[in-house]
Amino acid sequence: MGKSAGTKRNEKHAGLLMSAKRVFLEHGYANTSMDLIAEKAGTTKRTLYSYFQSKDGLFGEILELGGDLFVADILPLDPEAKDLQRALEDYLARIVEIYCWQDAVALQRIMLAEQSRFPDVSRALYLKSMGRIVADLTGWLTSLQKQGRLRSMDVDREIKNLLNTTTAAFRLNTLFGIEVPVSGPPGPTISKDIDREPIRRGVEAF
Amino acid sequence: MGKSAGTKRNEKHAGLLMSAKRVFLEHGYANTSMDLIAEKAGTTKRTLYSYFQSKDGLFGEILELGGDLFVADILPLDPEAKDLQRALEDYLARIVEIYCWQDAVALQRIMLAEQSRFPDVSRALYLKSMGRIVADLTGWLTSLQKQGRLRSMDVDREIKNLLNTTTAAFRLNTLFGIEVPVSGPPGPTISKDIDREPIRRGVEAF
DNA sequence: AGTATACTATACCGTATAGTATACTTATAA
DNA sequence: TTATAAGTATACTATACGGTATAGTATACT
Repeated sequence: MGKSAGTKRNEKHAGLLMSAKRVFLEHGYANTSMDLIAEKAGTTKRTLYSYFQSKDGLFGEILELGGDLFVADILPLDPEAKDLQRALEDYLARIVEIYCWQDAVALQRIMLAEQSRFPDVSRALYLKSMGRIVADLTGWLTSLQKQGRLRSMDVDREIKNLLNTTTAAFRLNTLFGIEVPVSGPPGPTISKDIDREPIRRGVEAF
Repeated sequence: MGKSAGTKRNEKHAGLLMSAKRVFLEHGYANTSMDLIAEKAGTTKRTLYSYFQSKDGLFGEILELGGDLFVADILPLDPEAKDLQRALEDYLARIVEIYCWQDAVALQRIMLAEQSRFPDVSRALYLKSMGRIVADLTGWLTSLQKQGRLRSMDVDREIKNLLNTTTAAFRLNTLFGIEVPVSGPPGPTISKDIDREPIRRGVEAF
């Protein structure tokens, strides 16, 4: 018994998306032709156009899907953690690591490049990941405050400052191709390659 | 008596460069045609090709020239300044302001976008501006140390940390089109629009 | 078997664009 | 004045690409 037509189509759709994503991230928008995508996907342009309305449409789907790349692999913050500094440091190191993954860097670059073509998507994706992080931290910190384990503070302001002082520099450097600490594909473990010193520093000052 | 043929040609060369730069920064590499550049420069494509070998060559010249955009407008640090914190704060605010100028943002975006086409230029330009800033600060701080006005410290390390905690977040946000504090063209004065709080914070912690 | 659906292969259309060729015009300078 | 160099206008070549059309093939359900 085969799968229903719907799932089969969805699977192929997802497969084409993944394949196209690789090509786009590698070559950029303008230097990626529909012919090339079709070839790399082992299919033909005609079939491609039966799954996607246009090049812009295909690219848009990839961008939207890209948002999950950032938020899906964030590790949770434990409100019962004993070593609070360490927990926060781990969380931030993971964020940095995710932002430094090759695909994430390529996606951010291409987003910046095609910002004029897809003005909303770029901002939306940026705010999506940032919103998730801020929500995580807000929840964690307020929970700690309720437990009486954290001094009172302007949580929102402090979170913003913490992120700016710990993660922004890493992200900027990797975008420009300087000191990419993590070059491999997404993996489940926290890499030892990231220099945690600036993160620790920011956490301590926090 | 006219100018010598050499200078005249150099002037036209520079003029064409400036004109082409505006078009590239506005439309990006792929969406800028040589016809459009020629039209905007008030000349013809044939003349354009007598000054530049190819589109890539023209674009490369613009990128290399772009490095000066960053370093030319940096304001000096006064080793005799009375209020050291204020002097440092002013210096950093100026850096941030420069990086947030429209042209600078557009240039950084296009550099990131065409990183695959010009792999060296992006890194080189990034390091050029960064090197100038680090040199400025190193000179200033060591001068202060000689005057006995500054505690001893690992200057290099502290500079890196200072820049990371004060300027990186501004640059990242402006690249993504979030909270652009300065939108006007390059001007001689420090804009009041930049939120100096994070800079002041970093300077104070320094 | 038969029918519908999806896929392949390939050709094609219109348009855009990098770069060239050619003929004509203008400015410079001996 | 006139010769040389540079610039203009415009057409042209070659190519690439987005998107479509068509004709034939494989697969799956009835």
